[in-house]
Formats: sequence, C-alpha cells, structure tokens
Amino acid sequence: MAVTISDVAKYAGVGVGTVSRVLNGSKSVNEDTKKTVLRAIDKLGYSPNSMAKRLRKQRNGVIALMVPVIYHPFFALFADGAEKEATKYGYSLMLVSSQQHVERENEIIDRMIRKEVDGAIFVTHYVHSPEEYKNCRIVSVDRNLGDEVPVVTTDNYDSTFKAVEYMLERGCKRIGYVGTRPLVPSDVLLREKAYRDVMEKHGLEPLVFNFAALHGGETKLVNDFLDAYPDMDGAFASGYTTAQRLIEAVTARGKKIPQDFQIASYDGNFSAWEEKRMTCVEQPVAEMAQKAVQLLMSKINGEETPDKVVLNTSFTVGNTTK
Amino acid sequence: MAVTISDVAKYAGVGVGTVSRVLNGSKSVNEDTKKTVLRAIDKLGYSPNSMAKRLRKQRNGVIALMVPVIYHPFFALFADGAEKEATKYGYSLMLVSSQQHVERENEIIDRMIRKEVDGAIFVTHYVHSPEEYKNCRIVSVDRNLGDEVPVVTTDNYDSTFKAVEYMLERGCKRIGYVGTRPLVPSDVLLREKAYRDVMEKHGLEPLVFNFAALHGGETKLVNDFLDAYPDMDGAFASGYTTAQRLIEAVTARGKKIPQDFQIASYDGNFSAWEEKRMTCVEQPVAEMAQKAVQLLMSKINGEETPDKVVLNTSFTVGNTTK
DNA sequence: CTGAAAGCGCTTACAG
DNA sequence: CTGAAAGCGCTTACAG
Repeated sequence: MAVTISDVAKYAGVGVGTVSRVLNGSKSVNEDTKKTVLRAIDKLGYSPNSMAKRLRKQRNGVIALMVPVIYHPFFALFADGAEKEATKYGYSLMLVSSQQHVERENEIIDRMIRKEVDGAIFVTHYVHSPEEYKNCRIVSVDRNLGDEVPVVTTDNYDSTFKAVEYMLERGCKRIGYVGTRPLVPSDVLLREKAYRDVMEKHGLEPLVFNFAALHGGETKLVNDFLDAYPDMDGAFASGYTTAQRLIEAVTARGKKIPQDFQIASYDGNFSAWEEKRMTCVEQPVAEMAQKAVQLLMSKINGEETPDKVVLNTSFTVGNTTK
Repeated sequence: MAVTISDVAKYAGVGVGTVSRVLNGSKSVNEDTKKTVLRAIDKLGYSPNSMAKRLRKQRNGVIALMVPVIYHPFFALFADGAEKEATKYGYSLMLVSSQQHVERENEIIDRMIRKEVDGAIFVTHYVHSPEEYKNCRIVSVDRNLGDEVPVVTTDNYDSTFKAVEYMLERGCKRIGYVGTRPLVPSDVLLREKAYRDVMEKHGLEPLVFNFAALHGGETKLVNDFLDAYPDMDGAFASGYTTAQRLIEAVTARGKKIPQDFQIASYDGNFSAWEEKRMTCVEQPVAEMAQKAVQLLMSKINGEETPDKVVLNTSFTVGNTTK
C-alpha cells in the first residue's frame, strides 16, 4: 500500500491538516513543524495521491484535444503547441482522435460531463446540437459551434483573396478552386468565397470543385477536378493534403509545375516535416493552439471570453508558382 | 451543483448502493427496482463522477505516451495506433512531448507515482536510473530501460544487414552509414553493427558518422558526413529525418539520386504523409504501438510480460536506389 | 499556528 | 435482493 497523508501525519506527530498545509505552501505554518513534516515526507517517500486531490478540488487538470487524425502535420503541430501551452497552466493534454467518427466526438462530451477532463478543444468537423455545449468548457478551431463556443480561426477571406490575386499576377488565366467543404458553419467557407470574388472582380469564370471534409482519399477527387476543367492553368487548394495530391496528379499528367500549372494552397510548408516549398497561406499553427488553450483556461476559470479570435496568416511564395 | 448518486437514490427511494449496482450492471438487482432507478437517472440527467470513481477504484483509465516530439511521422503514427488500441481497453491516452528535455521525462514518472496515470509508454531517449522504474507500469519502445521494462522493437540487425547488402547488389562501391547514436542501451545500435558487419564481410572500409539522438538540426551533420567521405556513392541512414536531410544535401551538391548516390534508410515512407518513395526498412508502426499498449495493459493487470517483443519490418525499394 | 471533523462522490463488503 | 456504513486520500472551514 502506498503511503498516505495520514501516515505522514502520524509519523510527524501532527494532524493531516498540517501536512496538507505544508504541502500546499500555506503561509500559516510554524517553521519547526514544517521541517518535521518535510522530514517525515522525505523519510516515508510520500507523494500526494492526485485522484483524491482531484475529487476534493473538483478539478482534473486535464484538457482534451479532439482532432480528426493526429498524423497530419497541421494537427500534430497543433497538438504540440497545445501541450506546451497547457503545461504552462499546469494542465495535461488528453489526445482524442475522432478518426472521422462522429460517435467519438460525442463521446468526448460525455467525458466532460463525467468530469474526466476539465475542458476540450475541438479541431473537428462534425455537427453537434448546441445544447450539448451548454455548461461545457469547449473551444473550437475554425468551426462555429454556437454562442457558447469561442472559436479560433484565421483571416481566411483576406489571405485567400490575396493569394488568388497573386496567381493572376503570375500569369494564370484560368484558375480553379478545389477543397473541402466544412460540414458545420465555418470561416473556412470564406476561402471559396474569396476565390469567387476574385474571379468575379476580374470577369473570370469560377471553376469550383469541393467535397465534404476528409483526410485521405483526395487523389481521386483532385483527378475529378482536373478532368472537370481540363484547360485550367492553375488552382488554389483549400488545404494541405489536397494541394499535395494535386501536385502529384498534375505532375502525373505530364504537366510541369509551375510552368504549365501553378498551385497555391491554404496551409502547408510545415517546416518541421519538409523542406520543399509550396506557395501557400501559412497558418500560425502554434499560436492558434496557444490561443485555443488560453481561451479554454479562461472558460474553465469562468472568465469572459471573446466569441472569436482571428489570427493573421502569412503568405509564402514557393516554387509552385511562377 | 451537479446531480450525484445520492440524489438519484433519494429520488428513486432506494439506497445509493442499489443505484451503484444498477449502474455497474450487477446481476443481483430486482427488475422493478432497476427500472425505477433507471427512470430516476434519466429524469435527473445523472452521470457518474469519474473522479470519485477513480479514487474508489484506485485506477484512472489513463495511460501516458511520452514522445520526443509529436510532429514527426513516426511518433504521430505511433500515437494514433496507441490511442486506438488504448480505446479498446477503455483507456485514454495522455500525450506528453518531452521536447528533448530530460526533466519532462522524469516528471512523467512523478505523475505515475501521484497516480495521475496508470502507466506509461516511453518512446524517448533519455537515461533514467532503473530504480525509478520499480513499481512503475512502463513499457518502452526501442530502448532497453532495465529488467522491469518490457521493450518493443524491430529486427534491427537483420533488416539493416539485408538493406546494406541490397545497396551493394545495386552497385554501390563505397557506402557510408549515418545516424543517431541512442543515449541508452538499445537494439537500434544493431543497425550500425549490421552495417559494419556487411562492410567487413565484403572487405570494405566502414564509413561511419553518428551523433547523439535528436530531432532537428541534422542538415549540418549530414553535410559533415558528406565532407568526411567525399568519395561515397551511397549511404544508409539510421532514421527518417536524417535520410530526408541527406537527400537534400546530396542533391544540393549537384549529385543525382540514385544515379550518383544511392540512399536507403531505416524508417520512412509514412504513407499518410507522403507519396514519394524511398528505399527503406519500414517499421510496422501501428503494430508497434498496439503491442506496446497490450504489454502495458498486462503490466497494469499484474500479469507476466515478455522482456522484449521484436516485430518484423519490411523492405521497400523506392527510387533512391538504382 | 494547528487538530479534529466533515465532505468530495463513488463502490463494496456486511448484514439482513 | 438491498440498505447503512465504511472508506478511497485528500482539503478546508471551524474551533481553539
């Protein structure tokens, strides 16, 4: 049996309350008693049992991070940033991959209700009825999940607008847009809108191909896209994976990038992973994670939080445009 | 205040024990009582508080996964596999990135002692004194952490031997070996040994360049390696990141791969991430994670576990060899 | 400054 | 089959 606080108290000849006070650095404790207690703790090799502590304090010190998959650079970097930031607050990170299954996303809500975790960050796609979010400490990334849920997102519209304009400047005549369509209201939709607005501004026909959000299996979809508009000379992809598959598909068709076909993307160039450079709108992944954790901490502490935080992206010119 | 088990008991007109029995599916409970209780639970919207449950059962249902960084395909895929497998056992996964800091690795030991987690999987590099592992439920990947800690690894020697032999068959005359040197005893060392043995077998001079394990910053090191042995026409890299940097460095020197310089690697071709193919020894990442979780579950349940589990790799020929 | 006691919300022998 | 009680290991008013 592990040694408990009352073992320490007995050994030191004091009450358990005193031991607790020493442990938690309460001011009002006699120096000598403190020393005796500390010695007892050391002697007995005592460590506080966090299960009891949690029950007593009604707080776990754990937040959940829900991602569709962890083996995707965006989510992996996000997890990394979130874990670092959570640590600053004395919190741990529980990793939950939904693997595209809505049940798993609902399950995490149950876990919050059962007090397994103190809060959660959702970086996922599925719909939940807002009432499930009542009294739940949740922060979302990119998806608008209702009034109760603050969202961290990026300047989707402006940055996409600029990127597509850039492609026109670099000589594209017929640019397409390919990407995922979020299943819940999201600022991500503004990427497509920005693209359409640029097309309209320049009197060009919009060539849009979108599909329900997913991770994996985009190869067929980008090929369908290329088949649908065979005379394209460039495309903006709404996400990293899609852009990767697009590069491959275009190359496989014997076209040279960027000579015959230019590509830009939202997201990409996750430097820890790769050295090749793509022209893209880079999201500040680490800051997004940091901000999400900060908002969640505010929620947990019952503080007011903004409904939405919009972070700025940066535009990187790589070798997928002229 | 949230509704508790005694609220339910009161509402249903039974004892809390009965409610608990209904909740936990104990056989010996009258059908009618059960219905009444279930109705009360439903009516009151009761959810068991897991903090109390954990304290009572002395079990968290959480295991920790310690990785150096999560934004590396091997570790990300490992985390994915581990989370899936843990879920099967009703366990959650706590993600801890050591970020190369030994303190963080020690910290997780403390967490186990404080009962924050029921066990841990270490996929990291640092040394710990074996005594820290006494009474700790720990499973390791690739590193031999002492008798108490079962290790999951791969057939490092045989697969490297075969890979280097293959490079010779493909015409390499002067093959080098570049890679990380684990900081603790590890079967990973057998990669270098296998390389050396192949060299000796063929009467070739071993060209070895190794460095302390790290993630990031390999670019300089692979260049030092190339400078040290300017007449190499091929190299075996002990890991994925090193191989990536090597490809870049070789290319930057104006050499063509595989015509002028052939490369093979331990690890690589993480299909979820990339489509390009490298000649490499592929580790069964998902199974490694699965096995590690299984061993940990055995440890947690006080069962006997093997000291070591060796999984087979597969050899993939990509376009970095002739 | 400090001890004794209550209580966090469960589960599980123990009687009946 | 089921209720009352003890106990998991802490923290925190409450007295003194």
